[in-house]
Amino acid sequence: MSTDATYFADMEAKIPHGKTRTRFAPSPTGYMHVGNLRTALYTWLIARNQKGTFILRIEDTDQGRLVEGAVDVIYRTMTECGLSHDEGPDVGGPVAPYIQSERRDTYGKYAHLLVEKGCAYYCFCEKTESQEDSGDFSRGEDPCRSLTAEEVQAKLNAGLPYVIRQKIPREGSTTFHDAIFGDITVENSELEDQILLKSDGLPTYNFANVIDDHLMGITHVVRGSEYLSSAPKYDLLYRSFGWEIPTYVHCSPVMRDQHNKMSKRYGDPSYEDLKAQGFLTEAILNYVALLGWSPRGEQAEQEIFSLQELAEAFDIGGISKSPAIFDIGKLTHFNALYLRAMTPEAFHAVAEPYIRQAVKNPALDTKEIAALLQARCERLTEIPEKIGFFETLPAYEKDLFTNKKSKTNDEVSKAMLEAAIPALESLPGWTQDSIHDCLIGLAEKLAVKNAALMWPVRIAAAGCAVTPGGAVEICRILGREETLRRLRLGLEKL
RNA sequence: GGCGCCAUAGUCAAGCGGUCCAAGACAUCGCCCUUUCAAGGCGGUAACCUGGGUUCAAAUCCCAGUGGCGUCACCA
Repeated sequence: MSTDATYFADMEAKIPHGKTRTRFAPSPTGYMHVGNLRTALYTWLIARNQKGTFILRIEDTDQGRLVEGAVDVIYRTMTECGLSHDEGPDVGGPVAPYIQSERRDTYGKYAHLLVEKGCAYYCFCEKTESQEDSGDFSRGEDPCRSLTAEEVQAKLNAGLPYVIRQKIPREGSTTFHDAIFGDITVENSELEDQILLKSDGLPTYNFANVIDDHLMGITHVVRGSEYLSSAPKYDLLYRSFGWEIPTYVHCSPVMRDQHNKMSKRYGDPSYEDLKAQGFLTEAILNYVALLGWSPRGEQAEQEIFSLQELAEAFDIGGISKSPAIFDIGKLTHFNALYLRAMTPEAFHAVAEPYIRQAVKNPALDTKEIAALLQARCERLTEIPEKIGFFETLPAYEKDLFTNKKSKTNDEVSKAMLEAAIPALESLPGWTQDSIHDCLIGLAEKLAVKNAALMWPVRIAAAGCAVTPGGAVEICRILGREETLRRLRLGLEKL
């Protein structure tokens, strides 16, 4: 026992004190869903806001659920999002290791310490169905709860498998405090003697979390509200050890609709899915931050926040209690805003691969196409379909030439194209201004509205009703030769 | 079902007893501008779950009902 006493003393001695310390503690199941991302973000934000330390811890105590490569997904997502951690499996730190499967001995020692303190007990029962159904089994009715030390020793000597259960007081109630929900009181009789150490010697999440959060000096425990009903048991555990209780921050879930949480099962997008759908990381983070949190005071109206601005503005008091439904439409709007706010160079850089998906002809300048796209694109993935016409003229019906607002029909369009073709043929230069002046001048000469001329030209040049940019831009980018070829083809239809 | 939590427009939400016949944003609808669609500008429709209290005064506090969510694993 004396060696254990020094062990515990050593562990306690390592715990950093004073600064805010938060941790994101995912289990490696291979999927960073939006709710997870938001929890990670809020956790990071609390640490950064208070100039504290952000820790990444991997919770892999369930041997059956490990997913190959899942940890990499977590690292990659965190890095891409700029949610840098100060301590973690890959960077180490004063309270290493940061992977729970590597801390196995620690949990065992603390579980046995709790047994010594009389706050936990060995349980040799094999759960039967009737016991499960009765519900009494683990609520103070477990026969193993009252085994004598001798009986326990005998069973241990016999090599019987066991778990260690928390011994919940039978009487009274437990009140814990949550930063979002306030004080919550639960009757102890409602709490079960939960398993702390499984028969494989590994801790349950509920136990490992408390041990690690304490040993790592975590000041703010941020997690999903599904843990709210377990929180009183955590409090009891902290008290049994005589440890200081951290600030709980239980966040309500991100929902796919009124009834269901976002989940992989229903095909709801993960962070990586959203990226693949053409959303920018910054827009995703900004939107997700506001899904369940809103700024206070003079920033109450602000919606666009950089990660840095979020870190400065974030406060726990602004986190909302009720679940929030994920609205891809609003995310799309945020994405459009971010896309437009980029410099033309930056936009071109992200858009180019999408442009090249549809436009392979090297004569077509991706910079010019990107410039047209920037103000009329909400998601990068919609780019190819918007600009396919630059590469090949789509097959189109001649009724596209009819537009009531522009006052065009077949006859008018025919006349317009007949006039435009020679004018463009003889145009000295081929620039935005020269084409513009040429066509506007022509409309004036023909005494028609600009639209009456522009509409047929654009339709013939693009072959589709909706285009990024107007007739002039399209002609310019296509080049004179291709433009004229297309206008003649259009004329043939009429 | 027990226990716990939550409840402002279709959605995200401000509101912490009077300044609320309730802000802002997305979506939606209409108008303007325009070389089409879009973008941009302007404007409209749309909410305090219900019922009781407390109070001079309630979206805001209390209680009940209803609804929703969570939880009741050797999963996290």
